[in-house]
Amino acid sequence: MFDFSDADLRRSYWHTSSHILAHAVKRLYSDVKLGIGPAIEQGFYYDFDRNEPFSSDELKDIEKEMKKIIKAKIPLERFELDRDAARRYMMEREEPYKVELIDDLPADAVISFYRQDDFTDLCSGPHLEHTGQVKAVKLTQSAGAYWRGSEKNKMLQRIYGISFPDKEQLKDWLEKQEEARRRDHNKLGRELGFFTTTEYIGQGLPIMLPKGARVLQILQRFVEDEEEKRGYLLTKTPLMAKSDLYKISGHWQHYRDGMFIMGDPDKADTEDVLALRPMTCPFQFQAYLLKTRSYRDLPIRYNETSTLFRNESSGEMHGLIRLRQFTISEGHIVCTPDQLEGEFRGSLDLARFMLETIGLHDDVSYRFSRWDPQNRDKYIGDPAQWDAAQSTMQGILDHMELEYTVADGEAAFYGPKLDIQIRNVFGKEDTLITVQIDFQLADRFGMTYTDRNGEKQAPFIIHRTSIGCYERTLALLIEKYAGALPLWMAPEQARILPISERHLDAANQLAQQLRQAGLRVSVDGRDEKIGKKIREAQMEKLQYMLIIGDQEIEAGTVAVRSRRDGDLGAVVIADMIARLQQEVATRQL
RNA sequence: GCCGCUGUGGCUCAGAGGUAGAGCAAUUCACUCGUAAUGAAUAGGUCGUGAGUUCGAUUCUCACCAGCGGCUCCA
Repeated sequence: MFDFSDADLRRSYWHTSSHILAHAVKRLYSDVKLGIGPAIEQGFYYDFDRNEPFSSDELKDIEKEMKKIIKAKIPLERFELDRDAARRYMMEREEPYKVELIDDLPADAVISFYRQDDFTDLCSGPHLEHTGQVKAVKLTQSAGAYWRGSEKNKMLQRIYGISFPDKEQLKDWLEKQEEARRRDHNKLGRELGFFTTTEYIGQGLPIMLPKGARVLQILQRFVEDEEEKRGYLLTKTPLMAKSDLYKISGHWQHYRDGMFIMGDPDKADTEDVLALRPMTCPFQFQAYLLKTRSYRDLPIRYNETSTLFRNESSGEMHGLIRLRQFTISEGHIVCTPDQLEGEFRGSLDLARFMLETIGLHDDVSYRFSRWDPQNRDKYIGDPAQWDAAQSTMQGILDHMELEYTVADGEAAFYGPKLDIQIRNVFGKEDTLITVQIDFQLADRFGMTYTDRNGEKQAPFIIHRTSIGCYERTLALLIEKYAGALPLWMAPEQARILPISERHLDAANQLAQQLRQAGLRVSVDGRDEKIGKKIREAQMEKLQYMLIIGDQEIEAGTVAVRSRRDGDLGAVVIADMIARLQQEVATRQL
């Protein structure tokens, strides 16, 4: 039996599964060319060069063929060839992509192959002993994918699959996928009325409905208040600017494809061309530049609830995760070199506090995003500056006992980042929060401060967000809580349910009382049975239902029902108000 | 932007080359109800948009728009 909790074993299990997939495809469609077929976090895939995409019927046929290969318990044999022999071997088999891979292997690489019956693949392994060890297998989808991940290359046909040592585990996995679909913010968020989209407005441009807009307001107030406590100065800067601004910042050269430009960008040198802002940094820098600054003024911490516009390409938008217009808790700290580490820690501490308060901190991971020296065009500045900034950041991180991964090529165009990553309900990772060190834009904008010797110095700048992009954060919250947001964030905190129409007046009075106490409540005054009102409130993920009928009016109480714990019995109104207020004030999760 | 799938009343979904149905929701009426769906009646759709094929298209073809899953890119 297999210990599937062992990541290495899982990897070879899925890797062998991908060989079985390729074997089956080769048997059924001998003219396809092999790409690559690795194990991934959840399962495996294999890329094939074929003119036609694989239809879902074809996937079923392939799955059947895989089962035959599994049943035959074919052993996997490893063998090695030297470079020339390996190359000839794949040339003879007419596998141009494999030849390309062999050519790109480092000079000292051991070139190994795995053979199962008439199918052989270039592969470093390791693998299972024989194909019969793969038990339950399912092909989940087919999709296009560029060869070697570059859009300049041909698009191959990728088949994704999953496999397990027994059918039960496969069934469990499929059920978990089903549960994930139910929590998917893009479905649940629409169903619950947090947001919608319409084709008249366009892709990536959601309408925040009253419930969603309320949550964003709650979060925004929370963030702005907390930042004020931490010494931030709130700005409100324009949503657009002339190209002149972006030319200084480098956006015009390095970010133009991501910007909405009004007018003809080619005329930007001779006339005013405005563009919507993709970032707030250059705008807040203008505020800094208003007057000469002393080291005594620093650090200056600007924050802004900032609407941004990025022209994402059409296939990129997704729910509230990837948008063309979004709102970010964006801020920039201008500081002296010796303040840098403290300010960096402060930014991270704020982000961590936000994540803990909304209950997402246990779900995030940290990523140190560096530049890609092979791709200089993407960045401003020279290698020496990048090395300096990255080692500065490295040094700070090393002092912090922070667990993080390193990702080369993920830096911003102006500097390295510490990204706080989170996975959505389907396991797909996105950046929720980012803290960046920028050593270039201050210079470009001529931002300086006067040091104690009266000399002009270049400050450091930290670009940071505290709670991230509000829409994206809301998406993650909806998924985390399956739509039932903790009371302090809930758009509707309690719903009052009168037993019958003659209790409506008392219900409205109670609602007034609760609103006076600062609680967000509504009354379900419809002429429906109590069971139905409860059912609907329950499905709308209301945390509290307050039921009021003859007994309660008589006694000055409400019958409380909690979404999670069911009927809690009668509670004196004043006590209930205090209890709700307490739960909100402590931001209980 | 690229590859694929999808698009029928507010929602979930049937259906078929001869201009459409079900359940829930809505509205009205009756019931005045005690912890997850009261009953009856009524109304509601140029079948995403545009063009083409056809005697005729919502059904076939193409383009576009939007949603979804990937790839590339990214908060």
